[in-house]
Amino acid sequence: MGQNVVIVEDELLIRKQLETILRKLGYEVLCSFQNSDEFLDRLPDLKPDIILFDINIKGSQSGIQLAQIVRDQYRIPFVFITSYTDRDTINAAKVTMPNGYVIKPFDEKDIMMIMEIALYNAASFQEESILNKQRIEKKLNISLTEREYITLSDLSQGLANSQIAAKQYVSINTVKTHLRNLYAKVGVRDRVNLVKKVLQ
Amino acid sequence: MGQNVVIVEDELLIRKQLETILRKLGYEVLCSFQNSDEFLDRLPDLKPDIILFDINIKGSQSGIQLAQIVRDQYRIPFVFITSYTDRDTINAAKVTMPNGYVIKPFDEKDIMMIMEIALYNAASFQEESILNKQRIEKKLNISLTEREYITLSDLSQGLANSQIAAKQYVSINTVKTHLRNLYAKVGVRDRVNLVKKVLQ
DNA sequence: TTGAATTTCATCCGATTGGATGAAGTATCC
DNA sequence: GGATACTTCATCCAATCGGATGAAATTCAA
Repeated sequence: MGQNVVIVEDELLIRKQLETILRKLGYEVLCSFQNSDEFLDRLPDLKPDIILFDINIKGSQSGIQLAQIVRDQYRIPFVFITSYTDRDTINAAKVTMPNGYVIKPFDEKDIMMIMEIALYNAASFQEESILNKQRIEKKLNISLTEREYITLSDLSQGLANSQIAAKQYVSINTVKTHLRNLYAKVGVRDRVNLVKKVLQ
Repeated sequence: MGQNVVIVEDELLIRKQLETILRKLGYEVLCSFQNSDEFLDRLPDLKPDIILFDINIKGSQSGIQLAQIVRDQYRIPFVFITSYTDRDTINAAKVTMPNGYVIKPFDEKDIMMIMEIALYNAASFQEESILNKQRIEKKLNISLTEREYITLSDLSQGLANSQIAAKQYVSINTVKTHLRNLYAKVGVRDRVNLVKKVLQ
């Protein structure tokens, strides 16, 4: 039942402090990283339930950029680490990241509560808008390819074809093909009826 | 700057305790209710920034139902109040309510943090509350009409003209006119540059 | 290595988009 | 009453959208 955690934080002292607290709270710290590039390399292998990372992390990506990658490509909930006094950064994080949370000074109870909330949110978020592949396949009695599933997920979030294409780094034509195949598999004529069927 | 709060809690002792803590934290407690019906009657008049309510509130609606009404019809962020030991209720709340949070035993710091998080979330969900009319007028050194402000708010949430029109119950032409006037006032050519200027 | 499944992209077309222009109806204040 | 600002709507147009069709490139199991 212990959740797997990954930490991205360049200050050694804080990193060690976090590890200690998290282990004490029953979380399993899979790995700690000192910069964003290393983290992005290893992330596909590690499959953390939640990520804590410094919003001012060093590396080729800013903390916000990193958060967007984690959110959009990996869909792993995360928590920002930042100092209490760093109000500008906190505000930037708030605006940019609806699902990221800010930890203030380290207190076991705070950390646990914030992480619980992040995990709650992620769970209910996935419940609502991130579709479960197996469940859909079973419900509609079809089999989805990986790309079709992702395209369907993006579509059911209300994204336009061009937005889906940008998000997946493919051309708009590719998206249209996946949609066409989805229409055929599900037996609908257009995107609206597809989403209707998927969402019951 | 103090946020307006409404409390729905049937136990007098807890209610008073909450009021004291919240006032101490700088929140303004607009009103306290003992049951859900009374609360629903008065809610349209009061315009709280956030609502705290007991998940086991008495009345014709259950706490979860009440939360759904608050979320879907009034779009006001809220926080659940429940006892630490009430694990089943907490779990039910988690599943049902993506934006509701659970307060355990009362500790000033906990309450403040949870409420801040709830408000953050609400803010990033309903970006309207982030887009403050006066602030924009001052920043861009222009004066906005009511309709222009609402249109700008909707636009900055990424809505299409047709969606804005549907939301405001006007024709798409009306929306276009407001946008045209906004472009002229702000001195931009199109919607993208408008939003860029507004969001810095 | 052959073949099927998957992923990718181009082209065509009717419908819709955002934006430009013009203008009518409605308040509101001198 | 008239001037002013605000809100509403219609029409035109180039650009883009979603969808239909066809077809390469890639992956992968038989």
